[in-house]
Amino acid sequence: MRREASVLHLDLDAFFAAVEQRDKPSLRGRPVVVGGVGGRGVVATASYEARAYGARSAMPTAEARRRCPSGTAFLGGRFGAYRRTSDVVMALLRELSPLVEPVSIDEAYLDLAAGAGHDLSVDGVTALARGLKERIAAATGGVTGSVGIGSSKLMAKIASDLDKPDGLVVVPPGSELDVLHPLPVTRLSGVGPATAERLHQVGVKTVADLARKSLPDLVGLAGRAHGTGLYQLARAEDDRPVVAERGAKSVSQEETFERDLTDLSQLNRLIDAMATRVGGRLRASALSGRTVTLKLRRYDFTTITRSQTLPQPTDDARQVASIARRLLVEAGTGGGLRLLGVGVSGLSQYAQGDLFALDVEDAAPEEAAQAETAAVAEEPAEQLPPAERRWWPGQDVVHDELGPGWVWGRGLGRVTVRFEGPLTAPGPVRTLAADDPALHPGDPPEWRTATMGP
DNA sequence: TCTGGGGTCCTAGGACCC
DNA sequence: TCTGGGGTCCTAGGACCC
Repeated sequence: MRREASVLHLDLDAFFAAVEQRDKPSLRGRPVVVGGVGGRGVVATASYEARAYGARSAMPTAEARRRCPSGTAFLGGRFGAYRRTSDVVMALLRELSPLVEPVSIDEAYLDLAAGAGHDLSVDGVTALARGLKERIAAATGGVTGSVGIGSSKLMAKIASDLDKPDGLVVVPPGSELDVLHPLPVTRLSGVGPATAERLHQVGVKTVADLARKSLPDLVGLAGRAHGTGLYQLARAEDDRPVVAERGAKSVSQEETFERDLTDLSQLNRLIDAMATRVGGRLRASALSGRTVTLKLRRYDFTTITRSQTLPQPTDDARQVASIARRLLVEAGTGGGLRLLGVGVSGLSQYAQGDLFALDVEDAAPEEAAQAETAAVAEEPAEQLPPAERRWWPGQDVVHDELGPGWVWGRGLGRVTVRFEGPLTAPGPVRTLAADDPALHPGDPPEWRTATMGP
């Protein structure tokens, strides 16, 4: 814990949904749910309008469909668009301090003490945060963020959560416990359902309750590391530094199928496709790893992993695939698999001799891999003819005559497209043949106006 | 039409080594 | 001729986060 409130936490509000509403004017002010749109999908982000109906992150999309009114937009994610917007925000943070720790695509810590010449008084950081929020909204086309500032990561994160959306909370140094103790323990990062249940069993509901527990009690309850962490957090003791670069520890790819799979040859092809993508990502980051892990989730949702560690690190898709295939045979497919995953961990910088292999073998297999996994993951063919499979809700498209737009829905051999963009008024809807040769997948639209410069 | 995908960290037991 | 004891690596699983 520092003497000044110099740790800032930024959390972009309902980020995926906010980007969708920016790029799709007809969705502004309306409920939007982004996530898996298939039968086994879950919600990644619900807009605040959708939350009013009870849609929540991690909820099965089917449940969100039951809760939300017709007219709610259910969209698959456009991660390229989110990444571009996130990059703009992270760049704004780096203007304030070189010490920026991205936690995820929509969240970051910032160490203001590492920046040049900031006034770290409460008034000073409040003004700084106001300016930051304005610049974020302007640069992203209206995406808002909630900012918390405090004397530690713990307090900054707690603070950003106190006034969402579009909030700004500074916890003055010295008042940490006043803020922390009344909160439910579940607000502490690291207290999930299992820990919360165990804490409730011993009468701990608030952080103040937690602070009354002894260290041995908490270690007995939550294990050595976690128990010690809880003991300290309850006292606002937190010296975790803001760390700019954290190297990846593992690279993995997994997929839940629309229907459980049992066919070994089909599963082997999926393993090959996933290994190709994992290998490609390793090589793109100049990484290789020694441990290959196969992950399975069975029809009854039981999840197991099987792994093997090699004497030398690898980034070779064929080697990863052959190990994963063998692990699959050993584990068995009994009863059917709903998920398969392939991962590589134990990473080290620098792969052996692959700079040459990269160009020659990669581009094509990567696309083949995507096509392979997509085809299997899709809805049953009888529900979705091949021409419709090209399109998914939310997708950016462009029509030779009608211009850019996005996919609202598909079915019965047709695709419904709304022709609008971030800088237009809400646009018209057209229903087209799913195999219309004038309709093509498009790029994420540009939200910045030309006058704003590069 | 129950339960995504990409990660991180921790624990615990057995093998192995000195 | 029941008994060491750390330390490290590997494997598997679980909790948690966004």
